[in-house]
Amino acid sequence: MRVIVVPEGEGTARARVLDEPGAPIAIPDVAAWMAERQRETDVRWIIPAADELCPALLAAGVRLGRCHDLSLAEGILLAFEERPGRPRNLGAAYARTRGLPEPADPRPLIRTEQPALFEPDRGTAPAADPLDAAVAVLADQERRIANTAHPDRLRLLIAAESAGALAAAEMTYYGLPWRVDIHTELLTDLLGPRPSPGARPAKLNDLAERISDAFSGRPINPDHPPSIVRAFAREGIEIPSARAWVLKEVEHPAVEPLLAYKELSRLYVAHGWSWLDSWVDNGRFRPEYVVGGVVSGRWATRGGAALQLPRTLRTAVRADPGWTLMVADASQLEPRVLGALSGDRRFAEVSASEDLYTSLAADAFDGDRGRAKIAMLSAMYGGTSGEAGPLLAVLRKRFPHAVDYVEQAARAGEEGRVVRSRLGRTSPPPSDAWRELTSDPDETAERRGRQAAREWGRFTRNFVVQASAADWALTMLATLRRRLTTSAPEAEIVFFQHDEVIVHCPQAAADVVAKEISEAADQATALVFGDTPVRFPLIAAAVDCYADAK
DNA sequence: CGAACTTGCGCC
DNA sequence: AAAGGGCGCAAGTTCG
Repeated sequence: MRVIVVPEGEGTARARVLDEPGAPIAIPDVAAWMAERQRETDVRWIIPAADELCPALLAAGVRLGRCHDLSLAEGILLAFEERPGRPRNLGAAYARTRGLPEPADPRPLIRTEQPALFEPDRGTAPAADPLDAAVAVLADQERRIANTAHPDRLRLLIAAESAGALAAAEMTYYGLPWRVDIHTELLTDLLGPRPSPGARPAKLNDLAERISDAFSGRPINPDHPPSIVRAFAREGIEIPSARAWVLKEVEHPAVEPLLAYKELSRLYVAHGWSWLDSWVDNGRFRPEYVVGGVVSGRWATRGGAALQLPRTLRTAVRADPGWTLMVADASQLEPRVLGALSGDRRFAEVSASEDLYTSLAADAFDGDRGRAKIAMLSAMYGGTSGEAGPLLAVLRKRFPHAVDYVEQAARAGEEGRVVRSRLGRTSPPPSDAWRELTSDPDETAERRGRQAAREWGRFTRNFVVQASAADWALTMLATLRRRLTTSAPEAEIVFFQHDEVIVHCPQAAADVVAKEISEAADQATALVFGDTPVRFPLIAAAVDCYADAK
């Protein structure tokens, strides 16, 4: 049964059961009503935006089973149709780094707090009634999906994206178990006691002093890269920047304390005491996930840098007493995705192995795993430097279909065309500024134009792999979430990072959860790629501490 | 004075 | 050993 619900504020809403005539239902208490309704029957909820509705439902103890998120669906469809209104992240970042004008703001889709719901670009008059408008938007989306070459794939993508939004809200609600005492102890060990506001930790002060001493006692601000470059220049050492990997190549007494300073300062600034104050409460880290926040379908986060947790801090992530953390990581997801996308049979054979790079090396690189990996990454990222060229040639000779797949995607980007993931997630078209740049016949501009074309080609080359990997991971997450609600209802999905998921569950449920994780991976593979011979191992480790996984 | 930009580094 | 793709965040500096 499909039920469309439009919240109206203060916990009230109006709803309509689709395919059933009758007046709209006035709901005084959304959470109670939805909970009761889905206890009675398997409902697919049609809602304007899960991220706005779910927090209140969760606070009332209600988890939705399935939904169609109209806003997320609209974002996917607009991108598919090459119309404006998508998330703007990549386009904006690309433009910023190249001094190009940024794309226009995303248009409002369906915002319940706005009285006038409307469909951008559609020419239809805004419906006076939000519930009628939502019904019309849904019908319109279904029509647009049906008109595509693979409606089943887009339906799966939208279902997975919507389920992802439910899971994301739940992850924020549950939080990732976080031991403040362990984190604090780590900080004190590495940085010294917490400094008073405005002051720098003792260990950082010591290092700053050692850096200055190494430059003849002249004070250096280690947080200011240009002054570091100048200080080395005074010693007769020319470096292009003060980046860590550049410094590693330099022989000078200041290098060791500088590298140590960078590392510790990063910890202090990004994940120090103030991070703990802001983001951890009651032993839980609660980041806000932004589903659909990355054009490739990966998630982003708002605040807390949840997807960039340094490995050293994983030691602070501990299961509650009597509970366990099931940590599952899809190993080498992206090369496997390329294998499945391209249908390269020989590559599929290589993917049968648990360590894909080792078997790839055995097959084509004289057992040299390192070179096999570089070749693979160069194919997926468009690497050009150093060994990449010859290694890619080896890969191409042995796996022509796999390499051809990414090279066609690169060509599409260079020519300004969009590319799509397996399920239909679509890359943004290049900006008008890009088109101008790449079509400028002027001699001097031509070089820049070619460079811009190559850069966009690298983006689309990577997009087909990264976005299809996100298709798989999201489908796996959605599948896992559904499975756990029946087989291990106490289990909580508490973390999801591109190709990795963490479930926090009672120890007694660990075996069931492990089995569901592995089956969710198989099911996702079948849903997304059909009967591909490529294997996608997703193995869960039951640990007490996140740092002990892998 | 704040906004915008640059630099650098954490994760996948 | 570094470099190719995608992000978020914070510090320092410059711009308006």
